[in-house]
Amino acid sequence: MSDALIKTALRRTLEEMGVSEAEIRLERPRDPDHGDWATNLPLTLASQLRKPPRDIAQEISDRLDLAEAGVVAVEIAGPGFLNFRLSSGAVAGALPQILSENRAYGRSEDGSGQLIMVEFVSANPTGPLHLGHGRQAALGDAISSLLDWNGWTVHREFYYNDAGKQIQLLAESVWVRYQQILGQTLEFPEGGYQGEYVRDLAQEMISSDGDRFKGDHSPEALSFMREFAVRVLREDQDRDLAEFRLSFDRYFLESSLYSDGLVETTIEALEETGLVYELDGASWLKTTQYGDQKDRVMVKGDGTPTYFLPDVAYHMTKWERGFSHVINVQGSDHHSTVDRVRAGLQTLGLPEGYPEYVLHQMVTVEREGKEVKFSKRAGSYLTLRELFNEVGVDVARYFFLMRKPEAHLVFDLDVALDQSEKNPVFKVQYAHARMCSIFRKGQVDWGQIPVDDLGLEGLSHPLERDLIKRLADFPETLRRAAGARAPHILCDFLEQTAGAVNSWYHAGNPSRSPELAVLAEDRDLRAARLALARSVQIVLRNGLEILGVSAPNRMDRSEEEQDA
RNA sequence: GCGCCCGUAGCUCAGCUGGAUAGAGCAUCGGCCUUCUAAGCCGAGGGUCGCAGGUUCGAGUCCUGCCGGGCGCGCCA
Repeated sequence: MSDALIKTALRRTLEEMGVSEAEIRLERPRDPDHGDWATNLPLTLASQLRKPPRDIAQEISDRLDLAEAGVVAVEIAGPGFLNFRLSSGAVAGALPQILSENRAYGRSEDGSGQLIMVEFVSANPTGPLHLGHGRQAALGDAISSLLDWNGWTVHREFYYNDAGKQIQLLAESVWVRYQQILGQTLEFPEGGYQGEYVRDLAQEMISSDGDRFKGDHSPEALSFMREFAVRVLREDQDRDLAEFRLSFDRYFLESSLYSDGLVETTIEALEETGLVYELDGASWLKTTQYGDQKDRVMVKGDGTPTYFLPDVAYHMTKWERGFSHVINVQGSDHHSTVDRVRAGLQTLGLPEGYPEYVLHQMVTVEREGKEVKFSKRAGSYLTLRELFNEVGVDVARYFFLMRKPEAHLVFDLDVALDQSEKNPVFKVQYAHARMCSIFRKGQVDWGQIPVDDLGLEGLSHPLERDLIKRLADFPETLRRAAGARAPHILCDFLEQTAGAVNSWYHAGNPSRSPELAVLAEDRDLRAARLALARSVQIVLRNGLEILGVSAPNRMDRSEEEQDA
């Protein structure tokens, strides 16, 4: 590609000039007047060479041989930028690669097959999934896909906190509802689960199993209720996740850490380090040793472990299972666990900064400018299912991804339900469907577009050059998005590209500007434009696939209305 | 009080690991239907980048201090 050729030529020139150490970066200038590629290299060399940047730029440009790269002009601009202008053929030279790589276009081998785990959602089985889980689900899945596209071997994992106090509280809550349904007057436990689903669970038990636990507060009764509730709630969550198009390679049960003795061995291992001490009847780990703000209790006065201990044990299993790269996607309300878990792991000899965290901010939903909070099913919060039942999975997923994780997300239902290009999801999908419609109208099979000899130099219109350059930037965009663990970078790219597609498409409307008709009468031009349309289709489809959003071949309003 | 995150156009947000005249969508205003989907396209207005210092050829971006908002600071998870 032309950018690689320009870089090579620059490197050669620098060698001639006796510059050995320099990082050469090419950028896409915002302003098309600044060419197709630009570099600030002369500016960065100014102090090293002790010459004015513009003089360096002049020297580089005098020596540079760019015939091969398809560069038709090199300009010195501003304080010392070098701007490169490409021929139409060199710009359009990106298309054959897109066409031939097709479904693989955008993939890289940067990860060289290394193992990486992404842990996300990890909800307690104590109720329906909420919007925070939804954001995490969309984020974790998209980050996983981005890593996969960049050559990593990705493992998606879900950690079930099915042990501990919250689960006990759930059992108590179900127990109370159970007795209430059977006519007893009882106080609800403090901090218990108040949602409608708890009553449903109790009712379900009575319907299927009778009233044999009436008035029975024995450990057996509670244990039965706990298991029943967890099983049903997990099934509910699994159903929601499946409909949200999510699948995990493994569901890791917190309870298994106890039954497999890993909590025990972790305690022993920590004690061996000499950083454990007793205070007020509890046993503490000196996590301040490794940068935590305060030491943490690992075993409570009553002899049971805090959440901290199984968490450390769990992350040890990640390491021992061969995941030297781990990303945990969590709500930022859990950020206080980051330092302590890392400190615990460092105590056991794991590297500093393990694991990596992506912490996302809260989600709020608005309708007509006002926050929507209530939920029939969960009471205090809106569930993920309620959201995607209303707006659809595509829209829900995309909206969860289009802001950077660390920014608060306002989910605007009015925009989400809009079926016009005001809705960014729709805009991108529509651009894809339009490309498909070109082939339908032109009666051309898009699977039969040739890869070579396309007469691509005919694609010389500014809108076409702009569009092709965007398509060519797709692999780099995926690299950036994966590296930053930031799917919103891809969302931005797709929206920008969709905008460029629409401009091109409408400029191609014969009634406006006949010389630009997409289905040009000139045979060569027609073939070139079809190749461009096909390339757009490939890029948008691959991009949407990474985000877990469908790329429909047509957007038919009447059909959608029938569906609804 | 301490820690993490966020303050950019009327609104929601980008800003590519310091670069050229700070961008996009929505909203507002003005053009465009003899339709390969007007579910759209083109154009315009709109900014002390929270405030104040500092670092340097250059700061929305890095450092310090304030101001405002969110989240956390349990022998809860």
